Amino acid sequence: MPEDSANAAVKAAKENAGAAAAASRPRTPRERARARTVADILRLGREHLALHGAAALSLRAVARDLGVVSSAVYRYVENREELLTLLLIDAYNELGDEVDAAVGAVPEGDFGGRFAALGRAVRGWALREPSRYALLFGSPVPGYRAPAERTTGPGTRVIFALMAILDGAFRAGQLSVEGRWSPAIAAGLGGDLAKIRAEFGLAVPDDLLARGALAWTSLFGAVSFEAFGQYGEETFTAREELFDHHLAVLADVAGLPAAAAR
Amino acid sequence: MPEDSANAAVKAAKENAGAAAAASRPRTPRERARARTVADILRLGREHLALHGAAALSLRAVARDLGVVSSAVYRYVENREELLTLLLIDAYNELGDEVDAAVGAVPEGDFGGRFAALGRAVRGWALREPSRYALLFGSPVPGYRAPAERTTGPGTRVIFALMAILDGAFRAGQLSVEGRWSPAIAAGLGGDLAKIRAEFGLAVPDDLLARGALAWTSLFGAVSFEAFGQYGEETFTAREELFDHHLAVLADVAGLPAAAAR
DNA sequence: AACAAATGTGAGCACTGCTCTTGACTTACG
DNA sequence: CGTAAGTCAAGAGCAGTGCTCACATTTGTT
Repeated sequence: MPEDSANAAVKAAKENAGAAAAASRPRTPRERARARTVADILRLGREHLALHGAAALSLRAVARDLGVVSSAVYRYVENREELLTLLLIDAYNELGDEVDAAVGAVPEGDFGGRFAALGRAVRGWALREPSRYALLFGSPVPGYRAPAERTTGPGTRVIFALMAILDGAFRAGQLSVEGRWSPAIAAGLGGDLAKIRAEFGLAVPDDLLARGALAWTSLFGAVSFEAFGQYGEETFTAREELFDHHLAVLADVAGLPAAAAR
Repeated sequence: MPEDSANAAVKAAKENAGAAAAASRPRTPRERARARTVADILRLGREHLALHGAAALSLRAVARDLGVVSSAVYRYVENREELLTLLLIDAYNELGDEVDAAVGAVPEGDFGGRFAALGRAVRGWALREPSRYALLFGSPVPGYRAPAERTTGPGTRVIFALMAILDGAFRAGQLSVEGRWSPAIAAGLGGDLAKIRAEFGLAVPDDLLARGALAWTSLFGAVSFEAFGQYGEETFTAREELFDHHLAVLADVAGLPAAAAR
């Protein structure tokens, strides 16, 4: 039954990818070769993704580049969806790494600076990798549904980082919209916010939490507009300045103090 | 030479579609039949688009539904791109119509209310037509480049409506962020804003114009998050309340007075 | 009626994802 | 050491895609 063995192999590979660092290094030369091939497929897939976009990602093309017949890659990757999922996780993690690094490079107490660093990291990665950004935050790929159990982890790293900044600022007494007008929080929304606060052990009150959510979606709105070419060709030429302005206003909206410096 | 005639026909159809209302109604029964067929193709295309997404839009499937052999539709539509363009314009106009209607239903002087109506109209349409919204504001369809000369017109209706609201409010002395902190406008950005102000005959000063741009991208950021399923399944259940909250904060960010009522 | 324009047909090319059989090879165990 | 299990690449094949082309048919006009 070549089916079963093949499936088993694919599953093993999946678990390896999932456990990643934690898993033991492949022992037998066979497993080593297999791991190398899977890594090659991922690398080529990343290239194709970056060049032609997610919807145009073709297993056959990857196979050609790998110098192998198309059906052979099915030994390593269950199907096109599986490859997309692997690339999705890969991209989420790369973005997460860059955001974490950027945030970590700013002093812990400079919450405004950390927020700006997060925003700029997201934008920088998005503009450098528009196709992969599109896979994460653009229109859903038709016929593809990301498996939540594998993608929510890496997929929530940015919002986690943002929440950490806001919560840290609040606990340090540096997050406030005191004296400013704010809309009332409706009952249902209040419930959602309470659940979020409990789940992640946050101290931030409703109003500021809702504003944080706005800053979050607004950040990605601004980045998406730029990455997806919604600004047209000529409307805005000083896009970095525009983004920095937006970022500063958003920090203020969220209740953060201005960044220490740039 | 069936080529030439076919191309000529397609071109004629294009011009008809372009001139739309201005063009005279098709006179000969042949032209009537042709117009009907093109309209049918568009209707079926709209359905397929809504059901399966832009990247999965198939001319062959449309031909099947039309009860005709696949190559026949090329008599009416140059190629898949052309159909996508037609659907793009169609969607832009439907969204524009709904936004205009929603905004027009609010008293002219209630600028906050008009802004809220615009936002809710965009969200409503996006949630009702996620695939078509994705075509307009999601990741670019791979290998497809919208022809600017045909799409910028309908594609800018929403931002035009928004600018009209903000400019009207400013001229009425109801747009201000007086007394609030605002980031400085960098030189390049100032140039862009000046160009925009001149081109559209706006009175809104730099700071407020930049804030308007932020409100614009933020609005679509919030809508996209919801339409593209970025919130996950459970994080936010009271999404309309969340959106209304965001909209209220955004209006405040833009310098608008609170809406008169709902 | 004759002609030409417009329209529909079906075959065909090159591509896609994916399945399945076949043959070869590597590894591990008795 | 030899055999059996496990692994893997190849290639044919199916169903689908966009698109072109030669041909046939319908339609409107002269």
